[in-house]
Amino acid sequence: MALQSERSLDQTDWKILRELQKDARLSYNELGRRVGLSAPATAERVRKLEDAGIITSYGAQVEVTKLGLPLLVFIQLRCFPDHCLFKTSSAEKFPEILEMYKLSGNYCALLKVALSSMEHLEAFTERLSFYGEQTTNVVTSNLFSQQVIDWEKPEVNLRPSTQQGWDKRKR
Amino acid sequence: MALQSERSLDQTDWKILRELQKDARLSYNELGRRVGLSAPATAERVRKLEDAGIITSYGAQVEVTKLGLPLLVFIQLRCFPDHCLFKTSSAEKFPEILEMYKLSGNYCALLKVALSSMEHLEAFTERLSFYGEQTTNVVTSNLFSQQVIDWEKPEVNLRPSTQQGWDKRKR
DNA sequence: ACTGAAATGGTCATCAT
DNA sequence: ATGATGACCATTTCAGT
Repeated sequence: MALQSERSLDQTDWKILRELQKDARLSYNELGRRVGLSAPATAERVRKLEDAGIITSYGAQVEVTKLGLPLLVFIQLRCFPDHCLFKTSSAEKFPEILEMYKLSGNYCALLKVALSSMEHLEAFTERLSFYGEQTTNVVTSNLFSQQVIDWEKPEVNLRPSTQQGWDKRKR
Repeated sequence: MALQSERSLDQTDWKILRELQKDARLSYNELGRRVGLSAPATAERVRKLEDAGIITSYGAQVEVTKLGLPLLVFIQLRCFPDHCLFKTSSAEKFPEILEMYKLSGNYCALLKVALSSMEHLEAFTERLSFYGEQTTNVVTSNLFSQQVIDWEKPEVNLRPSTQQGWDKRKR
């Protein structure tokens, strides 16, 4: 029933998305109060957003620094043709890798990696050297992360092909 | 309540962290069932993890592609000394920027940016050119993201030189 | 989408280890 | 210091409107 397939989101949907991105553990009661809906109606909206694949999951954000991983690095990887990290699907063997992207350009992959120490970094890059050439950059400060997606003109953004740019954001 | 319990995380804490990273909306009842604790005890553990700053927030994960932002790019920025993006604190004016890191190496910053179209990318890089020289790479596929922090051998990975216990503070 | 009732979950005081 | 239990209150869910 959520499949009014290409219905675009209304203001209430966007409010729900904003609130749930900021606090996924809100009760439907409180969430409904904030968006101006009753709890059952709110729950139904959220269920539709989940079914539509717009909300994919709810996750606790953890501070890796406090879990003994004070070092965050980005590694650009140019894979060797015969040992590509993707094709061997060995990424699972590296729990240090938080995110992995395939990129256009000179390097075939970008890795975001959390590490416990310089020794750990050394051991990790050594292990990774089997797969390709690396360029490593250490994060010296994290200016911000996981900004909430919350646009002012969703109806524009939902139809990228037919629009002029969109430069404004809510509030 | 213990102010000085400088203890590190036990297996139950790790189970809680794993479950909450996978589903932040679990009830304490269900979470407690999974980790083998009563609901109040589970709630107390979670509260301590929050107070210790280990769990920083709970967020709904949204699929930016379905919100009209099919283009994900990384931009390396070498700021002009006089117009550094950090010092002018103009990053707020760019809702397209999802994450921003200060990096060691040739480039002073790495931006992760979500965009609605090629035209949008063009307009964005044009606006950003005021701040510094850019190198842009488009993400062609996202191999994985936000891997759950859940080490097989926490006793190894959890001991950097400075293990941080929990500092508790009252709510 | 709202209301109201039944089921479930959260919180607190208390007790036990 | 931490966990369990039970009472009480809040929230979720489902019916009917």
